[in-house]
Amino acid sequence: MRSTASYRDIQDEVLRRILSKEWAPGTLIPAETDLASEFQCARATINRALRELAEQGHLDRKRRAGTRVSDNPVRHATLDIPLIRVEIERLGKAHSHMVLGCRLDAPPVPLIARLGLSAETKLVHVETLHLADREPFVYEDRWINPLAAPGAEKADFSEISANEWLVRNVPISTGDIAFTAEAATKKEAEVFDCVQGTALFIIRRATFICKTPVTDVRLAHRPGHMLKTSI
Amino acid sequence: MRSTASYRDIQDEVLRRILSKEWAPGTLIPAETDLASEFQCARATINRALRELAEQGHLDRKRRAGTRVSDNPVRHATLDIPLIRVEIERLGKAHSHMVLGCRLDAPPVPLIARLGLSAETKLVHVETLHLADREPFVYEDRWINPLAAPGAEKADFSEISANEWLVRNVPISTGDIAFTAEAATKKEAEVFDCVQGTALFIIRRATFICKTPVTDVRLAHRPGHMLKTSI
DNA sequence: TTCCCTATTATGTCTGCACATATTTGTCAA
DNA sequence: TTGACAAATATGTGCAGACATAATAGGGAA
Repeated sequence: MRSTASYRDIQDEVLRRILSKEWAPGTLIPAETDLASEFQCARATINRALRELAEQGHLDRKRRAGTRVSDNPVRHATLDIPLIRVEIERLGKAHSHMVLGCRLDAPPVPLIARLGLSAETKLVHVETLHLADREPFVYEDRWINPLAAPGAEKADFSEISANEWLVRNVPISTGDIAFTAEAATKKEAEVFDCVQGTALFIIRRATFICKTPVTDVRLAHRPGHMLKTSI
Repeated sequence: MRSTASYRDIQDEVLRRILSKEWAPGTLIPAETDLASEFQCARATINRALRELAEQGHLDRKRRAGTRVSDNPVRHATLDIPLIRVEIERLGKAHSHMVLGCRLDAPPVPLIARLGLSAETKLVHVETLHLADREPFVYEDRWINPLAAPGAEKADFSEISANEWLVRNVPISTGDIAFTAEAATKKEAEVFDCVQGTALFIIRRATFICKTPVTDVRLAHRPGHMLKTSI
């Protein structure tokens, strides 16, 4: 039995007041010291509770100006971006993969622009099909910069997929991710055994070490695939 | 000039050791008390640094067992889910919307199942087209449970969009989000002035208060739309 | 050997205090 | 009226110490 409130209790109570509009959007809420005396706890406890609620987007905090209830409660969804192998295994299926192509090549112009490469740089172009229980799951079209990922030219991506090789061998600092829908190309239609033009869920990711481009990948998922999360 | 290290400095240094493989994946790292004496700071400071790195997925922490470097560095991407109006305004465009349909109706069977409704419950069915600078942007197909969102039957969604009305009037506790690609239906093809079957980026969201379903929405984005974030 | 209990230990949380820092607000001078 | 400067103030961060809690490791009993 606790006599004092924990930071979680305080979060719950503050959230209740926000949701019940007792503290309306835009309202200035009491200062940490006041809440500390209300809840009979240390200011540090209040601070942790409010700090986390601010990270979650429920509150806006500014020094000296105080803490306000968010006007536009921006919802944050956090997505796990696991290895493709792990993603498939989580579905309870067996993962395998096959390399459909792997060679050093000049990247297409849009990619040069997106990664900020010089025109002559050649990249390793790997195309991999990931299978879940022998069914095509994701078609991975990847370009790797051998200058940022030494060993990529000689790596055997049929043993370990390019996806996994990179995670294990290259520390990644930043990256951009984009989600979209695109029509299946001729190649993708063959791979997934669907008609050309079928709507496919696409994830495109570019990753960098500092500002040096490491890899750019386009993941075309099998028709009907859904990426799920909860808030 | 600081004589002692701040929790951010410690995070940077720990992250450096992880990325440089000085502390390899799976390795047990020194205990908080040891790190505190190494960095000449209080244990609370180390605790905060490591706790946040664990939240970001770089470390796995367990009481008594200690702190390990994550084996599978699961990347977490956080997506902002703003109001559609705010999303459009962020693009520097003017938002407007038009209600294409709004009436009390029996939901389709898959929806009944997904929300866990009884068979007779009728929901408010609102279809809204959101425009960015007068161009169709998102087609919103929404079902609202009037029992959980009182006032939804009488609300005028042409003044304030259903999306915004719900955020302002109903506190939401939990929800599921799914991203996928689907072929444009006949109606969507008309709205977006594209051929039927065009690949559209779809967001589907179901939200609940405790376990009571509040609303289910399907957002069909204009052809070519990308949802972007960074890690 | 196997099972159960207990001691140990690393992390989790809280307290009370102190000082740092960003902003606002008020005051005074030009 | 306007601008610059100083005081006030709410949050941000840090410290040392304490107790709570979960999980492991070790030892003893069946």
